Order: sequence, then C-alpha cells, then structure tokens
Amino acid sequence: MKTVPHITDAEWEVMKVLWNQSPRTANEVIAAMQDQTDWKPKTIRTLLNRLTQKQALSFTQENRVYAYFPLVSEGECVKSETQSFLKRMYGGAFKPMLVNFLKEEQLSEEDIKELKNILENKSK
Amino acid sequence: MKTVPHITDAEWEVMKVLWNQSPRTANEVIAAMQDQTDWKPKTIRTLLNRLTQKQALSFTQENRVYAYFPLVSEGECVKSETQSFLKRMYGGAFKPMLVNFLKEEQLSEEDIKELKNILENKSK
DNA sequence: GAGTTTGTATTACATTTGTAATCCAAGTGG
DNA sequence: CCACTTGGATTACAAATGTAATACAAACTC
Repeated sequence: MKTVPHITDAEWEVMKVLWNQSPRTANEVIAAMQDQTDWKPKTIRTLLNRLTQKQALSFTQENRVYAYFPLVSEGECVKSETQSFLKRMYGGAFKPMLVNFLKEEQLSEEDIKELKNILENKSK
Repeated sequence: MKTVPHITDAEWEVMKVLWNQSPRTANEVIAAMQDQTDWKPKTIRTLLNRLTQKQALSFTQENRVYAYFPLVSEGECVKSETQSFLKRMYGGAFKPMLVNFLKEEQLSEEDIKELKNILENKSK
C-alpha cells in the first residue's frame, strides 16, 4: 500500500483547504485560511513548501504563480494517521477502540440507528 | 474536566508499562521494555524523568531507588488523545469517524455482533 | 576509607515542528 | 529604464521530541 507522508497538525489545516478545493494558488489558500487561523501569510507559504517537499502537494506554474493541488487524498491520509494512532492507543486493534468509545460517547438515537445499519450491511 | 499532560509517542510506551503494573522501579521498567524496544537504559530514564516533570508519573523513594507510578489513568489519556486526534481528522465529530471506519475495516461476525450489542444497550 | 559500582540529575545534540522574516528575481507603473 | 511591488526561495530561531552521554553522590567491596 502506498505510504503517505506524515502530515503535521499545522500542515493538516492547509491540506484540508486544498482537499476542499484545488488547485489553488498560495494566495487563495492564504485567503481561505484567514478565518480559521491567524497565521501570517509567510507561515502558510512555509507550510505549502514543506508539504510540497514531502510530496503531499504539487503545483502547476502559471506565469510566476503556483497553483497547488494534493498528491494524496484525504481518505488515504486519514486512514494512515488513524492507523498509527490506533497503534499507539490500542496496540493497533480497531475493535477495542470501538468498544471503548461506543461505550463512552453520547450518540443520538439516530446515530445509533445509522451505525447499526452499517453493521447490518457488513454482516451480510 | 481534568487536563492530562500531553504524552509523546516514546513516552507512551513507558506509560503503558506502568499502567500495566505499578509501582515499578526504573530498572524494572527498563527490564520490562527490553523486548519491545531497543532503547538504551539512559533513554528510558530520560523518559521517566520527563513524565515525572509533566506530572504524568510520580514516585516513592525507597533508599536510593525510585518506584514510579502513574498519576493519570490510561483511560483519561486515551480519551484526551482521541479527542485531539478526532479534532484533527474529523473536526472533532466522533460519529463521522465511526461511519468511515466501520465501513472500511474488516470485522468478524463476532465483532459485529458485539458492537451491535453495545449499541443495543446504549439505545435503551 | 579509597576505589568501584549503581542510581539519579544534569547536560547534549540532531531532527521536527511552529512560526515567521529576509533575500532575490520578475513584472509593473511611471 | 528605474523604483516599487509581489511571489517564491532561503534562512531563522525557539520549543518539543528522540535518543542518549556525562557528572555526581550514595552504597558496597576490599
């Protein structure tokens, strides 16, 4: 399976913007992030650079301006991060975590119904 | 709610040993970790120190030897780490993650049954 | 009681991460 | 053509993290 680069917390925010829509220029990304964070533009450019270096992003060049786009999908990254998270927390086993959290978290009737449905379909 | 200190990957391994059984002296921890890791004893001592500083551990002193024990429970830590993980991955929502992973992961018939049971009990 | 061992405390040092600022080159306005 | 702007490239720097080594003090061995 393809290995995705490790994406840090700060970088993750940038990725989310580009997963949401791409390609986008650096300035567009910066603009899109003005609400969520108070990072300076230079900071965001640094993150774009690092993500490009670790091949999570690439870009096309139009005149002097780069338009960035993801090289890895959100699903891949979420999966990969979850895997290492689970490994740390629960020794890699998915079910114990589910058991633990199903017990602890509050879920609405609807949520429970939806989850049961999913399980239903899996078991077929 | 009580805030637990942030425990890093390496530190987490040490905590697991002490959650598993405590109190334990530094040497006992080191011995217990010989299989899982190839960290030098000094490294493990550093981790014990850092964990003590951040008040994840404390110790009692018997002659010149410290016996360490956790100040925070595994459950607390798992919960807290999971919260920040979910925040990063899914904007903090628990259910979307469940949905996503229930769909993706393989679970045995038994697992599914168990999970459905848990859901059953919650919905009552 | 002086040297050696052994536990703890202190210090070290590279890498990663967060958070930018500075430098430089291409384009733009007069 | 030359100063100014603007986008990207390079450099900066502190805190956190991984991974130890060195220093020091108590205890144990002759």
